[in-house]
Amino acid sequence: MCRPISLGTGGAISLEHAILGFLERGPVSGYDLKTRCFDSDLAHCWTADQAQVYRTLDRMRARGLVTSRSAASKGGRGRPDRRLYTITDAGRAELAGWLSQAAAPPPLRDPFLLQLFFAAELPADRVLSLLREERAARQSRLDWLRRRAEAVTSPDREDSDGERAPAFRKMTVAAAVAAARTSIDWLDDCIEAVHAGIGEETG
Amino acid sequence: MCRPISLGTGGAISLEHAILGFLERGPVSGYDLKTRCFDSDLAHCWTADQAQVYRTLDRMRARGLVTSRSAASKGGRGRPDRRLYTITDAGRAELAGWLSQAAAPPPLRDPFLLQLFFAAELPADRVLSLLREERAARQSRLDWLRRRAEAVTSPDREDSDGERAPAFRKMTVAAAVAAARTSIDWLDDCIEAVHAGIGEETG
DNA sequence: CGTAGCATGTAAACAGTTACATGATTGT
DNA sequence: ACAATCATGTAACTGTTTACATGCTACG
Repeated sequence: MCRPISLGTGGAISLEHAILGFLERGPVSGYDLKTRCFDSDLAHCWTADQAQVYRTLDRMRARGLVTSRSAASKGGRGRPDRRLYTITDAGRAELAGWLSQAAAPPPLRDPFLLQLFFAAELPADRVLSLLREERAARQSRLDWLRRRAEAVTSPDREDSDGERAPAFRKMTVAAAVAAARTSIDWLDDCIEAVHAGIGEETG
Repeated sequence: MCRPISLGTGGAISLEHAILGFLERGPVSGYDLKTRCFDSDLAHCWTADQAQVYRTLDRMRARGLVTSRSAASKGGRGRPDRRLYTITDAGRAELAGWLSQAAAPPPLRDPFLLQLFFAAELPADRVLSLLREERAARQSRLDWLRRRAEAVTSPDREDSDGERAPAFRKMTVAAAVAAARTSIDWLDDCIEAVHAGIGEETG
């Protein structure tokens, strides 16, 4: 059996560490964290709500992991002030500690597998529809991931990170691409199997 | 009414539907749901806490999806009474509706990918350790999944479900096995790449 | 016999995380 | 009105801990 992963706070602490990881390269506002970092760079690894980002930043400030200061708006003058968040030494220490120790495996929770698990209640043609819809969804996700892979590979991404950071980021996209491809292949196998009569009543 | 789009942490409504799916074949107690259904049959698709099962059953009873009655313990002698939960017509309707419509894709949230995304902060040998530890964890999960696959394939699983239910359950295990294998292959690629010097300083 | 431990079965309290909606502010 | 930016409010789900009730079993 898979050992029960008992960790109280789940993987949710990851959100704080993701923020610390971005702040490590310089001060960022909450808005930019959400729109630039989470919605684009990190979208294939982790998603975060906007409200969640602000509340987490607040909590981190209270714990001394970051500091904040007001600054003029970026999109030109006149926009409301924003708060720029800066990582502290304590934040850097927290980030380093999290980075260097193995993370707990994520909980297994796949709604589509769950649905398929009980799919015997459905007629075979309905199961086929579900499988095809799921295949289309995963295909479009794969397309999106491939665009992200190109974006990561393009050379106009100077971040003063040297060669190392882009290499690791490419790896994470590669993982997502490989997983998506595998699941599409698996869906093709399922579609074929149901076609071959597995989903039919056996009398 | 039940919104068809993703809720909360990626379809937690799925838990109710999983319970309905098991209840569809006859009354079950909360304890058996947890120990027999979730901890073994469904462990590769979905996990559920024991307290969560009871809370959800209570909520479902309040909504009329299930009824409950007291019954003598299963060991026959002496064991305390348990509550047997039975699916209602409303529950069957809810299950059928959920089964027949496509599910929302789960949110992307992988703590290990997140860690690797920021791994440029670490020395290469530490990254290698992390990759190897993760590989070992996923390998043991793959071993566990293969044992589950054998258990599903063994012929002594008569459930009066005919041929269809076992076929679909095999598919779900196959998906988990394929995903685990893919991620292990990907980790091997990463380990090789870091070995080849990607993780070294380029200065 | 007593009692301590243990397994079964259920339940509630509490804290952490996420999602979605809404509001407030400021300047074009 | 609209967009950028920040903030709050609410609800849901998840997991952990603790508690309770019952009866079996083992040990002295």
